[in-house]
Amino acid sequence: MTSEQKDTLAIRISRALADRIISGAIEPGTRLRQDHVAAEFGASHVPVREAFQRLEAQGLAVSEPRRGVRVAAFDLREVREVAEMRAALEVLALRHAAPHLTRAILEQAEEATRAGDKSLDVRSWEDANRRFHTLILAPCAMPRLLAAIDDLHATSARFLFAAWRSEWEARTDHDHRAILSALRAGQIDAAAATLARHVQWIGTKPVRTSSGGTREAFSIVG
Amino acid sequence: MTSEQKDTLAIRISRALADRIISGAIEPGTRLRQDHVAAEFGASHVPVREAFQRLEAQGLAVSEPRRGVRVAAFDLREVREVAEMRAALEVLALRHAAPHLTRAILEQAEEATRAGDKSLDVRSWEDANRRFHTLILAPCAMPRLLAAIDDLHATSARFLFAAWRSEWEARTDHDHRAILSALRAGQIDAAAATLARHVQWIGTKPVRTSSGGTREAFSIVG
DNA sequence: TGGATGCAAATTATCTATAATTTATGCATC
DNA sequence: GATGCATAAATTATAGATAATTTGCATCCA
Repeated sequence: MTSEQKDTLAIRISRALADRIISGAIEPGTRLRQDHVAAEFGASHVPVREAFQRLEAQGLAVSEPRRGVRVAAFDLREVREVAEMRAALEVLALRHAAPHLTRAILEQAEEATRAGDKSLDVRSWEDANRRFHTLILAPCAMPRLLAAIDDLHATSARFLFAAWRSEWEARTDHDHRAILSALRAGQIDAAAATLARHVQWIGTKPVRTSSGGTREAFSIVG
Repeated sequence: MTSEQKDTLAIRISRALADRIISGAIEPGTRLRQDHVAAEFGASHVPVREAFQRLEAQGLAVSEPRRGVRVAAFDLREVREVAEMRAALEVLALRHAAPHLTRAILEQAEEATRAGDKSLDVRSWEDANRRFHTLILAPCAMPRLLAAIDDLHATSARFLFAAWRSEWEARTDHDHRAILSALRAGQIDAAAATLARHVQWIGTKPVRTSSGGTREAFSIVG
């Protein structure tokens, strides 16, 4: 029982690599050499190549024909691009999900928000954050839309982990709560507007640390 | 000089298959058997598998592990989903492209519209239509956004070709012209609103043929 | 007789191993 | 110091082996 034997090797390898890329364990620009990866996973290079294709489709890797594949670099411009795409698509998803949101789902989303506020590290905050967004959007029942949002979320998460390497200060997520209360009150437009602003903030505002200095990092609360 | 020797075999195969799927030459649900495709292209099955991965990422094929890959089926619900995603993303692209639109670009877009109006078959209409959208959106210079729109456009085109198999009647594209004149007048909001409505129409309205009967097809003017 | 169950064969996908191009690198030479 | 050839490394493609799934057929039970 390695890990979900039903999945194909390529899928498992791509998941493992995606996790490393997102968490920042592999630096942007690093070459992914198929032989090395193949050796590490005890496989041959064919499933590795297929894993690379998947990563490229997710925007986590870029490949130049005959010159190999590298971990995708991402600058602030791309982060902003992804943030705007997320805002547009998440608003669309929310509008379709809203009619199907139950009191139980909103309660779970509130619980996810509380979990995020109590998080002591970036990783668990990101888990809770993702859970929140997934909970309120999934009921739209638009699989392609949700898959697209998921890929964009991965890139946002890369930026998040890169900016907050080790330090992390707990915070209270006012946006999430505002979205939830708007939804409870049936104010879809208000909820959508807050969600859009919330997500678009990513990568826009320089942020101050408790020590008072301005970090070269940016506000990330998506 | 076969066809761009610089591209990899997998890429060429995936392009050829994508074209067939979009044009409807291969029916939805058809199994894509790697050995057959490999034999046809005179290649082995490994590049074929990589081509399949690409098609899956574009949403043109679906694969079940260990059970092969089939041409993706698409129902009206997915067409509507794609239309709404396109509307959201194209509006975003247009807002960023607008400041960079030159008189020359708008003239080219007008030319593309004229070409569409004069088209005698679906295929050339779709070519012109795609050219129009690409022209006014590309200046946004957001590569990831443009790539996403392109994939969505492919699914729209599938639906277009499926609905209008052989028959095609010339039409005048009023929406395209309205968008252009709004852009010329600097009315970005109006242009964006028209674009959104224009794209969202896909798959919503039953349409009457000149013979008077109601087709079971739908309005497609995206 | 109709239908379900189980076994065997064939088909198909997946993976490994090997060969052939292509790109990068280092050294010698001009 | 620059150019060109030779060598090395890595990617791309092929062929063969393995494993899983489907299909056809026979058998057994109702």
